[in-house]
Amino acid sequence: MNRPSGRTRFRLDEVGSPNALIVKIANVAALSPVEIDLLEHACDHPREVPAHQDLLREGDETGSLIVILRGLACRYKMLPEGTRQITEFLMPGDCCHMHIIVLDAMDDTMATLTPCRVATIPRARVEELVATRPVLARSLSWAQLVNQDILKAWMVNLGRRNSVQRVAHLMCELYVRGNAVGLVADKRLPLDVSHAELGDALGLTAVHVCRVLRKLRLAGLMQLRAGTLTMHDLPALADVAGFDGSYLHLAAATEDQHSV
Amino acid sequence: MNRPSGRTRFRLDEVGSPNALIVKIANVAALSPVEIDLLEHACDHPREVPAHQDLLREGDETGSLIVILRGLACRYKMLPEGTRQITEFLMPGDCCHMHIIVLDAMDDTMATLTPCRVATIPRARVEELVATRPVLARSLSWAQLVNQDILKAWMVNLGRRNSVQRVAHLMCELYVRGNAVGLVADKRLPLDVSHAELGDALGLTAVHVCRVLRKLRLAGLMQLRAGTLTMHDLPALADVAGFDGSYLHLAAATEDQHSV
DNA sequence: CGCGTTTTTGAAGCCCCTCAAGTGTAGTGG
DNA sequence: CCACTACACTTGAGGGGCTTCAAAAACGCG
Repeated sequence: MNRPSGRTRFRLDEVGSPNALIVKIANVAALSPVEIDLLEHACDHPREVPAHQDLLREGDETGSLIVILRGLACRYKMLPEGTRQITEFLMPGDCCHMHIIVLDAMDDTMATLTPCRVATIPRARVEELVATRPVLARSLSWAQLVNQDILKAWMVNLGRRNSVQRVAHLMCELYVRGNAVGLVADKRLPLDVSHAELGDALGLTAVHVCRVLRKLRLAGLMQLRAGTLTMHDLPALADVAGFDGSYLHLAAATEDQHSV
Repeated sequence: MNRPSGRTRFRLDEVGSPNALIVKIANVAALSPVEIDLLEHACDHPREVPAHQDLLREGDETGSLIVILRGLACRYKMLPEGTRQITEFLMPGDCCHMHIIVLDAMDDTMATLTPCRVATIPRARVEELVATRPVLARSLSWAQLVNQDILKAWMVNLGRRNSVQRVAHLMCELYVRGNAVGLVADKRLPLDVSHAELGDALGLTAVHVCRVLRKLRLAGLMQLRAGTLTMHDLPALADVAGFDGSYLHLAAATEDQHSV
């Protein structure tokens, strides 16, 4: 009811320039050609970043807005004991939130997991866009709140589900999110993430993640191998996980794409 | 560096009308008398709500902004199995976030834990305030992002800390937050919350929470009894928990108050 | 005082962790 | 092309932390 309406439903492969940020925003808001152009140019001069590289460190003074255009990134916090907790996975179109604009210091670290194409939008430019383009301001705010709902879903996962449900839930989420930005083809999602990284996101050890993945594989629900997630039976997996994707606030239109 | 500067540092008992929302915002932004007056009147006609009552349910269409003026509230999500996860504790001055304005449906349920005084600000009024008063817009945005950092701290708690550290960390957080809104006196914070509720927040059972609390009590660090938390040794407890309160983004000024 | 709820304590069990060794698999240099 | 290395994945055995089940004690409230 409240979502900026009149979505254009771009796909990554349908837009002239495949800018994931535009795809994501266009899926929920009606962007004018002018606004698309503005975003396009704001993401000019992207850079390629190798895997496992910090993009923004905890405690850094906040500055520009960082957008993932290709690849997989994350946010994490380290503990004194040396363990870490991944708090967020970032896919193409996702960006570090508006901490950048409002708060004075980063609370966690942002890093690549795979090689990434990354755009940096200077703070002044973001503030200008937000001030002059209400649709963009609202869209960024929207993205921010969706993110918050994802955090809460992860909390439920960590606090109240066992290991099998946890892994299943995360796989469902990543698959649906990937699908929404056009990354899924033939029930396969590129997902080059190690067991240790999954463990750090799920509050489990790499060893146990491995055992759980085997269980899910043997059950014929899904398979994670060689950097790709193959989703054999999404409904069944969602059932195992207790997954209800409404917290992702995706247009319904994006959900029926997964049927090949 | 980025925080709206020139804070006035109100305390609950120093302001003519003890409005926790104003206290909280005034601690981080320079409010003009006009803006204080606007907030004051926006919170007109608060209502008293009994304990354990839902204020806003998951799936509800979003509407007005709800502010806690007195008492303790929370947000939680239920799972199909009947278990629940508390994702947030709300103290005086805290409010349900801007979901209200931007998203179309609530993602979780907001409920009282103790009897509360609650103000409701109509959506139109919030939008008006945000549009005409940049300081207020920025302050709400700020509150929102601080909230997000708290969520992440909880995720770390759930994912990577054992039961003792978890309980200790939550107690540290609540104590420091309570102190920041002037709820702490003589090292004591009113905290009328059951073991079951703590368990639902920490991903533990009530039984185990009880055991952990005993440990912390016998260690002489803190005591939770009869609805009040007595903090005997905050530095030691913070050390046990690995607690670093910077994620709360409180003015440093609020932190030295606890040394009564 | 009596009742319902919460807290407390005990005993047994399971889930996930830890430690450890073995098996790929990709990249490097001979 | 094949060692060699580094790293991630896999599988097994044993242990510990938290849960579950159960019942008694304490508390709060009419």
